[in-house]
Amino acid sequence: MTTTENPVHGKGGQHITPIIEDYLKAIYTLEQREGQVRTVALAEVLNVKPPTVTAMLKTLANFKFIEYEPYRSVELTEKGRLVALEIVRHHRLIELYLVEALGYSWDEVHEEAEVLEHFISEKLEARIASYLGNPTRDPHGDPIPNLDGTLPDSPSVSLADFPPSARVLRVVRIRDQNTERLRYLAKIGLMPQTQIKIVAVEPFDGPLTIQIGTRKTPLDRQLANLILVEEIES
Amino acid sequence: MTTTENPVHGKGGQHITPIIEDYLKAIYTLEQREGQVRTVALAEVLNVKPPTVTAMLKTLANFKFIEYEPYRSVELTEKGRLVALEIVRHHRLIELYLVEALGYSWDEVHEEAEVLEHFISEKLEARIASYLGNPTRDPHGDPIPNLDGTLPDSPSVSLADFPPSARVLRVVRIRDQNTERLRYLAKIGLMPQTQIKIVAVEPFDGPLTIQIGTRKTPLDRQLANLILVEEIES
DNA sequence: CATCAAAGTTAGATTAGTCTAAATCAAGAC
DNA sequence: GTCTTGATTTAGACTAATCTAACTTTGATG
Repeated sequence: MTTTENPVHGKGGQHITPIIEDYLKAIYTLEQREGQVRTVALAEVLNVKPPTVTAMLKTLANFKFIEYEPYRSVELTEKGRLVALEIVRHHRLIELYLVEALGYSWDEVHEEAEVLEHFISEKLEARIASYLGNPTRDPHGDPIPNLDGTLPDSPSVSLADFPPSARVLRVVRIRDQNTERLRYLAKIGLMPQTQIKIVAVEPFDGPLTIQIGTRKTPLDRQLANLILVEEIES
Repeated sequence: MTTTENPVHGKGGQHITPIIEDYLKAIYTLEQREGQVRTVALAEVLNVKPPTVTAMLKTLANFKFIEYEPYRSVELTEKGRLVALEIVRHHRLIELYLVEALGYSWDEVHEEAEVLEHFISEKLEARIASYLGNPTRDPHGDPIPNLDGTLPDSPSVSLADFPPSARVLRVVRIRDQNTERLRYLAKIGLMPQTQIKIVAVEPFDGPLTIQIGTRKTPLDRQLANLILVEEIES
């Protein structure tokens, strides 16, 4: 065996595993949510210990999926971002498909998609997207990345940031994957596309009161933060 | 670290991996097809070297999935058979689902199912089965194992074993996963449920001539061997 | 600007699954 | 009955992903 490097893959990385995909997705998500990617944060998200993350960061850097300066920073390269977005696309397409074609409720889809996202072929991805009419949103209102790695634009004003007014708001997205909370929201009728009004806002970051249809409901401020809305054009 | 064994899993086996599932499925298939399971045969089917098989056989024996006598024999236990059949069930349900719900053709489904069979949840399996009306056959006519590990009965007379006669035969199953040959069979219109007659049989294991609808086609004897038929009751 | 706690990395070990090379066994041929 | 050949197993090494324990770096605090 000579020491000649494989010209295609370069040293280190042989092929992309589901675990590598998980790391890239987690890095992508943290970049979006926190603006930075820290080792402990990654370790928590991925349910591993920090040294495991460090080891994998080196692998990812060898693949040229990230730029990595030890003790300093982690940043996805274009190449890494594309892989992450492909997995996110799979995830969200699968979630929507399970709801539309197989009668899943929106609180059931996350776990299933979390696994299958790594294993559907390009062909199955295409058939699912086509069956769904090339959608841009999953059941939680999360944008589905396009094939080329671009994202459909996505309003991002939190319900918690609106002052009460007579204006009607449309729920566009719910940034939560927790089964219990999603079930609760479905029960009170608060889902993407639902139209609501803000009736009152308690001071000192207290709960909101919102109106869904004709019914008024109090809504925890933390939860309101995860609900993205837009004003309805008239 | 004490040497106390885990009372649940026993020594050796921690949890069932997709690779373990592949070995069990391969052992099951060889038991059916050849009556015995040989190390080299397993190695060929699974695309690994014989020593790798030997190593895994020990693991499977620790799990109590097989009875294993070195140099002698390999046999699935009831426990191992149930796991194998569950994976076969997944495989065949997925194949049928891809055809029925997503417009796959029967020569495209095998590869996709080969991967996904390891990753669908019980819930998804149930939804798919229910969507399909709890079917007993996949697109190739292969029987879909029941949840309890029993198999729907399945006629097993090969087309090659019938003498020519005026009798009408129904194709029930095609024991082949090869894309090219399946495409060919679909092109000449020979699929499960197709009704045919045997017009002639060349001697010395020569080709058959069969009639599909009004058209007569020659059919290679090897291929005829893989096609299972039953006589139509009148 | 020296200190120190938290964050991050290094070192070294473990497990699952794989390999090659070498040894051993089984079963038919003589 | 012995031999030989092909099948099988053993021995030992490798890779990916993980861990714990120990060390290093960073950056905020006084």
